[in-house]
Formats: sequence, structure tokens, C-alpha cells
Amino acid sequence: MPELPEVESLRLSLEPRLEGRSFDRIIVRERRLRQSVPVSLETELPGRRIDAIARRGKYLLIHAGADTLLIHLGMSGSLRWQALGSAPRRHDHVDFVLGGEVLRYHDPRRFGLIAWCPGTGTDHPLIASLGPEPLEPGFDGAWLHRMSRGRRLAIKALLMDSHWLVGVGNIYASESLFRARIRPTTVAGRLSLARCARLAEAVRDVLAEAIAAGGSTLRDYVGSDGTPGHFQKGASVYGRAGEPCRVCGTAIRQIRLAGRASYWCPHCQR
DNA sequence: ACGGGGGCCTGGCGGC
DNA sequence: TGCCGCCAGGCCCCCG
Repeated sequence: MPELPEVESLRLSLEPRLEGRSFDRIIVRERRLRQSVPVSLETELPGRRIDAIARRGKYLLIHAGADTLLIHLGMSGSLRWQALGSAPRRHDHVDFVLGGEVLRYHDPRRFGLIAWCPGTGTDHPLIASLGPEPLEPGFDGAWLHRMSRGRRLAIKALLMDSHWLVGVGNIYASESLFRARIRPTTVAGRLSLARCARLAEAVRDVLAEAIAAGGSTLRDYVGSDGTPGHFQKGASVYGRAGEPCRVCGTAIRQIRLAGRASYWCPHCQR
């Protein structure tokens, strides 16, 4: 469930505690994540100076020397600081030991990813195939309009395609479309330039506000200090089927779109 | 090339 | 009370 704001919140919290330091030891209890956790992680990473913590889409890139630790939380992953020696619990798959503490990777569903890749990680196939960042310059209404021409799928499905645009998952796709007053089922290629401009602005605003709030509280998400974020309290439509729209009072509807639950207000969104 | 759907995996919840 | 089926999320892969 972690989307871009959650991963960015995590990156910000890790940065001051990791930069310039190095892991003493890596302990892997379970290798079976989305990809098998490579043994080179334990042999290569310890002792290396951590130079920077970056984010690309929902991936964390921890640059250590010439190489890079790649982490993706999947749907249920989390990284939390715990005291060295505290007993690992079920689904605590990997420990990154640093000083008197452990940065512990926990992931019940094991959809996450921990990889050790040579170089900066940007040429890793998973990273190289990603679309642009919604919070970087270049993502605007004109880009969205140009890049959606000829696409016949629903705009919500397109927004959630990380090879097209990164960072927008199921929650923020619904929230952004509500903010832009566009129905999730609208065929992407038929959106006018004006509506694309509204949508681009809505995506940026929703993501920026969620980052400012420390990420969503939805489902399993917790920050690296164990405290939940606060965004979901302010959700306009996500998870609110049958409840009144906060703007007009009309009952929020839920449909299934490309296999995902989608929420929208039939009055506000056209 | 494009779009839809299934699979991965587990915990939590609703229904019987 | 217990069990069973369904659902959630991100991403990859396969199919038409």
C-alpha cells in the first residue's frame, strides 16, 4: 500500500540517520521476496559508507560506495528502527544492523523487493523502465495531454501505470481524480487539454499534501519510527462508498476498474 | 502495441 | 464458535 508519499516520508526520516554511516551487518531470515534477496547483500554492503538516500517512484535507492541498495515495500512492507537484540517477529525478514540499533524490514505479503545492484541503480531494469516523477518539472497538463493521446483505457488505470507515470497508486488516483472533478472511467485519450491541466495540478497537490502530512494511514503503513501518517483521515473519496461527498453530499460510489476498487462522486466528477 | 485479467501472499473481516 | 471465501495493495506476466 505504500505509495509515493509514504516512501518519500520514509526517505526523509532515514536520511539523517543513515547518511555518512555504514551498516555493521545484514541478517536475512527470508530471501523469498518479489525477487530472491541476493547473498551479495550480506557480503558487499556492510562497512560501506552510505552516501545518499534517493527515491525513484516507490523505490528507495541507498547509495553505498559505487553500488546501490534497492528497496521496494510492495504492498505490506515497512522499515522500522528497533533496539539491537530485540527478538524478530513473524515476517521480520531482513535486519540492517547499525550501531546499537536495527533497521528491520517487515513484510507479511512478501511483495516487496530488496536488491543489491552494481552502480547507481538507475540502469537496473526495474528502475530504467519507470515513467517520469509527478513532482518533478516536466509533469504538467501539456505532458499529460500529449502522452495520453490515442490511449483508450480509463484515465485512472493510466495514472496507476508506473511505466507511464510513477508514484500514483490506487488511493491517490481516486483522490486526484476527485480533486480534478474527472470521472475515473473517462477514456484517457479523450481528455481535453484543460482537463489534463487540472488533473496534473491535482496529482501534484494531492501528493505534496500527503507528503506534508507524513503519508497515508491506510492499512499497514507506519513510518520508520512506528507512527502512522495522517492523510487518510482527510480522504475525499477513497474507502468512502455510500458516505456523503464532502463537497456536495451525494453518496460516494464504488466501482471496479481494471481490477481495482475506485471511488468517485457522481455529482462532482464528470 | 495495447488493455485486461490473473497471480503472487497474508491477515482481517463478513457471512453462514 | 469456527471455517471459508473474499478483499486489499504494487507489480509482473500472459493472453487475446
